Amino acid sequence: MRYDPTSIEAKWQARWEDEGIHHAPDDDPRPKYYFLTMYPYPSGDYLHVGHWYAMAPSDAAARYRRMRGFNVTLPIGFDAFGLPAENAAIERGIHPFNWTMRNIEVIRRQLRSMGAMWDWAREVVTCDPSYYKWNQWFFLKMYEMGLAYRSLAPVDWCPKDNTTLAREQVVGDDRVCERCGTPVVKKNLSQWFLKITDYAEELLDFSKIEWPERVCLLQRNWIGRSGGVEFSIDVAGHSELSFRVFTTRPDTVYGMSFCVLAPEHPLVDVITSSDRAGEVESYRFKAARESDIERLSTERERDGVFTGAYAVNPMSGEEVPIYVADYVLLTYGTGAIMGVPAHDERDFDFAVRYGLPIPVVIAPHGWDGSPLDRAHLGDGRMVNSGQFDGLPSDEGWSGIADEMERRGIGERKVNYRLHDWLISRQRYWGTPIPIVYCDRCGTVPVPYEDLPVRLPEDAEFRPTGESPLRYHEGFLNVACPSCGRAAARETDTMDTFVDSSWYQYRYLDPRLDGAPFDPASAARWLPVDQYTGGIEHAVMHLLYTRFWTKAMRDMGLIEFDEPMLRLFNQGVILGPDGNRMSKSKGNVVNPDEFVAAYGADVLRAYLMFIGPWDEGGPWNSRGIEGVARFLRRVWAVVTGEGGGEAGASHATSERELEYWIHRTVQRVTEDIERFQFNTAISALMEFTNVLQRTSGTPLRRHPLWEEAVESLVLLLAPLCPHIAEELWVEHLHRPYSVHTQGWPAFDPGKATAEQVTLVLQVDGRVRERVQVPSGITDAAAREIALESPRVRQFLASRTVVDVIVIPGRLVNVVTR
RNA sequence: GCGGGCGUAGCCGAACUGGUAUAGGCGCCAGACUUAGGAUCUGGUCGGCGCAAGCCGGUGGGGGUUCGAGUCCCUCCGCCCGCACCA
Repeated sequence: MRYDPTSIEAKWQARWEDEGIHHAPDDDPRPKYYFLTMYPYPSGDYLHVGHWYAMAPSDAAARYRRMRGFNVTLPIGFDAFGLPAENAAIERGIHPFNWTMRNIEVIRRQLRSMGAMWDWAREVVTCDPSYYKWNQWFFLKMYEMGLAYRSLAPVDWCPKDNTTLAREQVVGDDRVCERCGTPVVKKNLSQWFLKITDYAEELLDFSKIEWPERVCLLQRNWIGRSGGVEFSIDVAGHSELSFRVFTTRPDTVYGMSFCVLAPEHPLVDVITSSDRAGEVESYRFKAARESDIERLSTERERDGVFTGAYAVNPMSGEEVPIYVADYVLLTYGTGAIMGVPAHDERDFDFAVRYGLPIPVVIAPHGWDGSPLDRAHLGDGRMVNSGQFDGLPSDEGWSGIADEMERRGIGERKVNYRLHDWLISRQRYWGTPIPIVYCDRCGTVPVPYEDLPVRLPEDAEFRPTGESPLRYHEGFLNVACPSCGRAAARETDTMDTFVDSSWYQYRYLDPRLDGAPFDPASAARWLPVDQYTGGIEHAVMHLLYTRFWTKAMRDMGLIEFDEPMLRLFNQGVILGPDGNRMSKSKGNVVNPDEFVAAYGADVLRAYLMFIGPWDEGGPWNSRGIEGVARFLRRVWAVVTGEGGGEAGASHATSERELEYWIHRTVQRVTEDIERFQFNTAISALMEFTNVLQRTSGTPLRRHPLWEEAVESLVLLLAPLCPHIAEELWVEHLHRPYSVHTQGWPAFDPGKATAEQVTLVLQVDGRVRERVQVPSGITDAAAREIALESPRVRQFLASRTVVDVIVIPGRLVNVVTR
């Protein structure tokens, strides 16, 4: 009987599902293991091989854990809200719910065809009211805690479609609307924010999680902590006017030769002198437009305009001009800076351009007092700094900070690049924000008992892309929960990253009605032991879910601080042309055709075999044939059909067969532990080749042979679950199921070959290789080397000065 | 510009802490078997010289440390990915 993947895969998938062997019960006595892989976003109507590339090895790792004796859950669900569904509705007149559920149906079938151990009982679909109700619940909790607030903020706005755009709807380097190609502008709107900045400091602490250093670094940079001093600067001639600046270099304050306000800074209107008003106004207009067109060039000239006003240096009393320039951002620090050209490159360029003085206050090492030709960022001693002269700059730093604090003009402060999380989307297909606006009571949260605030089903999708919620009378008009009078609902919905911030909690019991999750089962299952997914989520999703967990902890719902203990980022599978797969490029590879041609096991193994999991690479369908051959060979070896000829690499003794068994168990175990599936499969290929070549020898009838094929099937089980089950049950006649068996153990002693190759070198060059017993002593190895005729030949007229012995591997005889 | 990663055969890749470079697979070449096969099996496959044993060279280029470097250090080249005026 030949290996026929199609029939055996369907058969076992049906049986596994009937018997529910992939559901991990809460009350199982084994230690728990929560394996989470990022849930798919059904933005298209099927999964491509890139999804399989992420999921199949995750499944293999989860199955391996289960064979190691853990009660493993591998849940799955759908990140079902988001723009593509809404666009489909606008373009094709299909309701987003129907469009999404239709895609999910197709994807569910694909996920089943993978033969993964999905714990379907835990499935979550985020666009279901039973899910998004809890987004609203969390929002209200955060509102009560002061973590959710409303504020005026600029959003991207398409002037042609007359609507706001989400970040992902703004495309291209020139920032145009993805629908109509019109350049996007900023517009100020009242928006809801979550106060992630409250957790900025804690989010910088990665000590409780084992995440890739790269991800931690990305998050660290994204949070962008910088410590400095914020202080007040008075406007000369206006005793009542002052502004605040932030600096990380208070030690350079005596070197200030100008100040800069951001173009949007509110003080600009107040201080600009009448003769400068025209120029300042046109600069601000230009800046407003330019800041919205992405600033492409790094070589961009740093320009600005003088306001006509002067600032007083609080330390030296000196008066310096105040400029407006767009290299200062309103959104960072205080929106105003002190300009210290001698010690800041940007300020240096600006000063050179406008002929401003460049006073040196930190003397570079070996400085001769002449003007600097570029900003000096070093740590010399302070000069021209009044009482601080002569101090090393780090002492000057704290000295000046102390002095400012003592005089009450400034204080030490930490700034973050991280902004609060803007969750408002002017969209239909998302979670409605549970807020009501009442003329009399103001902003009123929807009472918990009225949740969920449901999306109306009879929404009318306009070709302009405006949210149907804004025009839906039935949704919009509501009685104020507080006073009962006519009031209006918030029509914004939540960012879909809200959904994915806590989905791993909802997986515990997606049907639970009274709470987002049961604290007892959370205590049992969480945090997630292993998370897998793409690096593209390093600073959005992975930061938000950490924030959410910390907020939940502060709500008293859980007692841990981090959502996922370990993280692995797999690489990206590109199209055959080397580009990212996309429908518009026509390079999307559908796994279904390969499942039909070769079976899921072959596709799974091939995806794991092509290279290191974290590297990805272009899809290439040529090599899949080799993996198909491998599984056919496994089939032949285990079923006893088609024995090979005795060749060069076959086990010739019991001891050798035993060695191959233990060595392979060791290699596969260690490789799967490290997610090195490609080498695990290589090891299984080698083992299979050895067994095939041994099958024509008398060892075929030795009891060890049974152990060998049994080990092969067990080691293969996590990677290729169907063929392993078929061989285990139908050909080895072992009890169902191979997937509930224990993982084979190896004996390190037996995993060592009886004979090893000892390399003999003279002066680092290989001269001879000899077979020696593996436990050979260093003294014996040394003796073998020195007595080897080949070695002696090369030692002829030389003096041996040293002999280096690497136990059981190498002897290097050093001469000269 | 700053930060991070990578560069090994015709191709994908292996080589844990410096110790046989190129395992495994694809492709290619030769052979066996076969009525046929989406086949299967065996052998070969880094380059140069040599009938051969073997010698020499070789992990993007150059230099260094070391008995010994794909691996460590310096430098240059090339590719990829983040951040991009964050005061």
